[in-house]
Order: sequence, then C-alpha cells, then structure tokens
Amino acid sequence: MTHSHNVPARQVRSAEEAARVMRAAGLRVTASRRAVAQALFAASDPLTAEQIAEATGGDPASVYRNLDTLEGLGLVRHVHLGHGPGCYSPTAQDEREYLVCEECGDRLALPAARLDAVRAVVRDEFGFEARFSHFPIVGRCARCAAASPG
Amino acid sequence: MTHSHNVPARQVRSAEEAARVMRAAGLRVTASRRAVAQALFAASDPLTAEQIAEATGGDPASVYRNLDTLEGLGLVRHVHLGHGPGCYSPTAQDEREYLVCEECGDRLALPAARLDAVRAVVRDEFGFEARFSHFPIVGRCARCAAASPG
DNA sequence: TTTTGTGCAAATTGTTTGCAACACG
DNA sequence: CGTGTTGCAAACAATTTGCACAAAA
Repeated sequence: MTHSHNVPARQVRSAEEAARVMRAAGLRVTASRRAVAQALFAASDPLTAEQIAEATGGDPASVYRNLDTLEGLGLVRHVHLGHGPGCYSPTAQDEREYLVCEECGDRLALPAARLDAVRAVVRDEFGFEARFSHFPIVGRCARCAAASPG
Repeated sequence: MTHSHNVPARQVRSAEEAARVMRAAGLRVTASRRAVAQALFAASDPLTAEQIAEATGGDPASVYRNLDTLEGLGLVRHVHLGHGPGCYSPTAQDEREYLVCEECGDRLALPAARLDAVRAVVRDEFGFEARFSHFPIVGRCARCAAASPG
C-alpha cells in the first residue's frame, strides 16, 4: 500500500513482459514474483493479496511485497472497493474505474474515459482532479435505488 | 461499522437531545454513551474512535459499540477518508460530503448539495445514486495537481 | 432486581517488519 | 559468490467479540 496510483501505468500484458521490466529495473525475477504476476495476468477480476497467496501457494508477506514492487514499476495497481481488503490488477488490463453499490456490493467496472464527464464537473467546480481508480464512486446501483425507498 | 449510512439522519445538535432519543428508543443513557455524544457534538471535525476514547477516557471497545448504537439511531455517521481509521461526526452537524487529496491529505468538506451536479451526471449516465458521505471523492486538490506533473 | 451495557482481555482481519536462510544473476 | 528476496514468526493497526461485573430503569 506504499504505492498509491502515483506511478505511471505500463502497458504490460503478460508475466513474461513483466519479468523483462523487472530485470530492466535491476530487480531479480524470482519464482514468487513470477507467480504473483501470472496470477494477476490470468485473472479477469482484481484479486486480493490473500487470493493471490492462496492461488500461488506463496506467503502473504511476500505477496504483499511483490505487489508493492510491481506497483512501483507501474505494472500493477490496487483499488479499495469499500470495506475489506484491497484488490490488485495489472495496470494495462485495467484502465478501469469503479462504481460500487453499498447495498448489494455490485461493482460496475468502466474504462476511465467513461467517467470523464464526472471528472470534468468536479474539476470545474472545485479545481479538484478526481481519480476513481484507487477509491471508487460509492453509492447505490439503479436496482437497489429503485427497490428500496431511502 | 455495522451501520453504513443507511439510517435516516436525525437533526439532533446536543448530547442532551441525543440522550432523549436514546431513552425514547428504550436504550439506557449511560455515562459512556453520554461522553461519546458530548465529544462528537463538541468537535468541529470528524473524530476517530481512538480520539474519542482518548478524549473521554473510555475503553475503545465501548466507544465502538456506542458509536454503532448512535449510528443506528441516526445521530452519528462515519466516513472513510482514504486509508486509516474511520471518522465519526453527528449527522445533523455534518450533512457534508468530502473531497480528499491523496497527495497532501487535505480534505474539502462540503454541504451535500454542492455535489448534486456531480451526482446528477453519475445518475444520468449510470443510473447510479452516488453518495460521497461514506466514501468521499478522492483525487488531487488544485494545488497538488498544479504543483507536480502526474 | 432485572436487564442492558461496561471494562478488560483476547480474537480477527489486513498488512508490515525483523531476521536467518536462500537463490537469482 | 554476494546481495536482493523469501519464508516464517512476530508486530501492528483497526475493529469485534466473550464474559464476569457494574449500573441504568
């Protein structure tokens, strides 16, 4: 969690490419790192560190360290979808931002561009550059909003 | 954290009023609860459970339970301002929503109405009812956005 | 005097750190 | 080989829970 999305995203789409980037950065390409990268590139949804540790049989501590390293290289990012653990995904595979329903937990994943209008309003009114990739927009989805009064 | 802002806000502005509401709800008005309410109504900014425990000399566990009870009554709400502990404030005193800068940590507290335009865009485009009182809009404030390239 | 609520200690969850052994380059 | 990395255990932060005891009503 040291790296919040301050690092430029990198268009890397496979564990092998990721390995190349690591090597180029003077880092060692270890079995653990390779496994974490593979798990992330194989998954279609963001994964928690716990899930990655389970999937790779690796130690959570190392998984967290690996994720942090990969994040520092711009290969991976994490998002906080409400309460609960952070979720990690490859930056290339996920130029996405999220809308999360507090009620049913449903998440709407969108290409960042689709939230540009929202961003524009926030920028115009508050000079604030909103980013919904690290912390999403939280509220109630159409279905839940329709269903109950609140 | 059991109660997320699903509970209707109540226009209560003092610990005494809060006590009345508790009693009316069939709950006991204890020294601990009174102290937590007082701390919250006295503060101008949202407080963490830790801060309340410190300020009141109470036990964190009880403070959390009290906060949860008060939240269930619609007297109090909490917001997650980025990483770190949740912050609690009276609902009446705080019909606010937040913009939080990831870079400098600065927070902009606004009356909820001031984010209605943003909410409208989100509703129109995604049928999604955004709520920035439980999870704020996160990004970079004008100053930080101007300062560094990113 | 009967519940409801408190304080304390211990468990939980998510994440970080210290350190000796290990393995990449 | 030498240093960056790992694995394990332990520390940590935020929050929750179990339980005997205290205190509202």
